[in-house]
Amino acid sequence: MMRAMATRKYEQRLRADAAEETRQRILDAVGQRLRDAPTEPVSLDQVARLARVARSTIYLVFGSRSGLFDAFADDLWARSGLSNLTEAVAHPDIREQLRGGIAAASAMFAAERDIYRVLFSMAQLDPDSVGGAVQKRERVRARGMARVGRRLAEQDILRADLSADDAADVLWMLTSFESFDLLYAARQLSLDRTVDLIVATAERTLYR
Amino acid sequence: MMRAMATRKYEQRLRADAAEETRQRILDAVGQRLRDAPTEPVSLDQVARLARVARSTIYLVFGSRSGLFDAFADDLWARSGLSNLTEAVAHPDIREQLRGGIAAASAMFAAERDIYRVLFSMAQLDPDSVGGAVQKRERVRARGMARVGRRLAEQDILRADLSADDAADVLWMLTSFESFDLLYAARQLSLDRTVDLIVATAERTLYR
DNA sequence: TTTTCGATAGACAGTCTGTATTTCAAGATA
DNA sequence: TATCTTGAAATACAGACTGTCTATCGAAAA
Repeated sequence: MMRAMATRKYEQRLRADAAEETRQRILDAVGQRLRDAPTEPVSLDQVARLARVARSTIYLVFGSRSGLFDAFADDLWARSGLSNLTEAVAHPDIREQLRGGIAAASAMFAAERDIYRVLFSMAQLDPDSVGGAVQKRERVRARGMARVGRRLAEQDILRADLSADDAADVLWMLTSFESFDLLYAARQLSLDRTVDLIVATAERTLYR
Repeated sequence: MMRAMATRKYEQRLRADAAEETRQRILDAVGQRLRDAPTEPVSLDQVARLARVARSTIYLVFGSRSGLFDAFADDLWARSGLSNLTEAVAHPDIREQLRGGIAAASAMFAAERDIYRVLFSMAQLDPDSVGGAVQKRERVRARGMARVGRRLAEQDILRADLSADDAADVLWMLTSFESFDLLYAARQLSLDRTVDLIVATAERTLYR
């Protein structure tokens, strides 16, 4: 019974707002669930109950489980101080840029350590399970480290026996969440101490 | 109908051998499965089929899923060059010990990178899921790094502004599987290059 | 009043895990 | 040879979770 009906235009201000709020409530529920028991697998049923939403709504809004985690990771990054990081990286002095970048990233990780831990581990185990959000961020980081390496070489800060690529490799390792976590969580160092050690390691290894 | 029956003694040579072989076949199946598709979750059903064994047999032999992975991790470590590592660490010169240890561990990781990746990620996500084998190994590593840090301090190799504990922290970070993997897998460096970079980073950061 | 659409509710097939329980078959013993 | 022992198979079952789909509600927009 197809009928050619002139479809009305819909502005849907209030409804779109409500939808956005639902979406955010689900993302918050994921965070809450992850914070409560980082070590236990997250079931969409739990998330739905926490967000006071039907499980089917999650599929409706995010399409899939991985879509949900993808959106969650993006949201987390945006909220937890991505701006601090980009600000730090804007510093004119490349040495300060490196120091500040490591400090900003570490503070960001520290604020939600358990959650980042889960996200990165999930991404390692199965990249698709977080939908690519982690890889996307890591690609940005890779470009950033290449840039820093180049700058250090250009400005003759780098040791003579190191190329810009070498520097990028070392920085890639040292500025990872993993390096942060090995000191901050596994070794229980304070945030400041963690940052100091990573920065010191980078500078002594790379600077002439 | 309890009957006090004199229980016979059983030598069971052949049968015990067969059991040991079954056990090993299951462990091999885990490895094979992991190598085939490191990114997909491992179901005991798949493992059982690969080992040509009933799924219930896995529970019979290993008690639980985590018991299986625990045994697998132990077995893997024992096979994949743990001896090389302990040999390297026996060198009289502490500097050679560090170099050799990093080289041996890296070679070990490289030989079965995908499997170690899964094991470490699983352990991060939920320590119980691998039954403690990873933690056990990591505790050994922690003691090792503390020892190296102490030696370096005693022999006055360490920079003046670093304590033995500081050195242990840095070494903990640099000798981790994660550091290895960030260079070897993520950055696609060769094994030699990976070892060189890690060793160089350690020496430049720690040595006076 | 009538559309439209975000969200609910429920059902369903499929995959996994753990835990029994029963039975088989072959090695060990007398 | 007859009998005991035990590793392993076979099977069943409850419970958790995923992804998909369909029917329906209810409130905002026209």
